[in-house]
Amino acid sequence: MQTAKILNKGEKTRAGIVECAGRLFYEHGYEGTSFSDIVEASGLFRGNIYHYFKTKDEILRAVIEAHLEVYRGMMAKWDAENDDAKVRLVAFVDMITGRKAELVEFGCPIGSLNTELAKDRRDLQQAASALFDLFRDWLTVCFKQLGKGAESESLALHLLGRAQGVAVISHVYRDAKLLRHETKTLRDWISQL
Amino acid sequence: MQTAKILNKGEKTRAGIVECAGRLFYEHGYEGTSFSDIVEASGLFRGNIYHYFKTKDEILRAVIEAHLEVYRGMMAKWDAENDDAKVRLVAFVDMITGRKAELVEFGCPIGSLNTELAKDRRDLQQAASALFDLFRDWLTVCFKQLGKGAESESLALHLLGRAQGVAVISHVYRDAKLLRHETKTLRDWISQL
DNA sequence: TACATAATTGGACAATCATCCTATTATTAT
DNA sequence: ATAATAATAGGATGATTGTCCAATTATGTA
Repeated sequence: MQTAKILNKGEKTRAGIVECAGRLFYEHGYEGTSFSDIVEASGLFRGNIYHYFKTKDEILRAVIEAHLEVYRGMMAKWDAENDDAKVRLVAFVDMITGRKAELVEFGCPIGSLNTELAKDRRDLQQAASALFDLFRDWLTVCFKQLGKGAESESLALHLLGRAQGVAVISHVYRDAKLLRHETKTLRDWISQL
Repeated sequence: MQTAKILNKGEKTRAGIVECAGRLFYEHGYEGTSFSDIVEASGLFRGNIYHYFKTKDEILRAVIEAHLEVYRGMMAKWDAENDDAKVRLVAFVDMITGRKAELVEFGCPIGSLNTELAKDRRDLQQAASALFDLFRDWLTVCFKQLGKGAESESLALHLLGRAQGVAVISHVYRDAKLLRHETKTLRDWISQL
C-alpha cells in the first residue's frame, strides 16, 4: 500500500528527475542516455539537475534505489496475498507476463542494466546487482517454504536465470508469443516442483 | 578444418583490425569501445583503419561476419563428429562450459552484443541477431532429428534462452560454479528429452 | 623498369559529452 | 518582515567522440 508521502518542491523535482532518467536509462541504456537527454526530457535546466545530483552516476544510483523500493513493495504485496509459496512463485512469473509489452520492446530492466554496466562500469554494476539479490533472496525463501532446504538458493538462481533467458530471447526477436510460451513452460516447472 | 588462406598485406591488416576490434567490443561493449581504442590496440593509424572501413559501424559488421564464420565452422565440426543429435546438443552445452572463464568475466558474446544494440542501434542489432539465427536453425535441425517435429524450433529457442539465462546470471555474479551447475541441469534436460 | 593502385601517415574537424560556474529567484524558519 | 537557505537559470569549459582529408610511401602488374 503506497503511502502517499508529502513532498516539498525540491523533493518533487528530485523525484521527477529520477523517474525521467529511469525511463530513459531503461529505453536507451545508461551510456546511451546523455545528460542533455535528461535535461530535455525533464524540462529542467542543467544547473538545476546538478543541484540535486553531483554526477550522472549518482542519478543512476538513485534510479536503482527507486527500483529497489518498487520491487520491495511488489514482494510485500505477494507475501501478504498468498501463504502458498508455489502461488507466490507463480506471481513472480505473472509479473513477467504482465509486463510483456515492455519486456519485448526494451528487455528486462534489471538484466539489461546489469549486462551493460558489467562491461565497463563494474562499480555501478555492483549497485545494480542489488536488484538481482532482492529477487534471489525472496525466491530462496519461497523454495525454503517448499521444503527445498539447502538447494533453495540454487533453485532461486535457476528460476532467475530462466526468467533472464526468456527476456533476452523475447527481446532479441521482439516476439511476445515466444515470451508467453516460455513463461508457460516456467509455470509448468513450478507446478511440478 | 581451417584452410590457411593466403592473405596479402592489406588483407592481413584488415583481418587484424577485425580481430582487435572484436576483442574490444566483447570486453567493453560496442559503444564502450572508442575509435581511438581500436587505433591504440591495433597499433595502426586512424587513417589506415578508415582506408579499410568507412565507419565504426562497418567494423562491427565485419566483426559479426567473422564470428558467424567461426560458429559455422564449429557446427560443421559437431555435425561431422557425431550422428546422434543428442550428442550434438551436448556438444553445444559443452561449448558453454569450455568457454566458462570468459563467459563469467565478459558475458555471452552474442547475447551481450544483441542486448546492447537492441537498445539504441536496432539497425546493427538486426545484423547481430543473425548469430542467434545461426544457432536457432542448427538446434532446430537437432530437435527435428530427435523426432520433435513442429515444436523443434520452440525447443531450439527454449534451449537458446536457457543458455542465455545461464550466461547472464553467471556473468552478473561472476560465478563459474554457478555456470557449471546450470549447464549440468541443461545436460540433464537434454538426456531426458 | 615504369606506372597505377593500394596502403600508410598524421593531423584537423565539428559535434557531443559530462561537469562546473556564477547569478538570480523562491521558499522556509525565525 | 527578514535573514538564511534552497531551487532555478543558463552559459562556459575542456575533454572525447567519430569522421575526414591531403600527402607520402609501398606494392603488384604490364
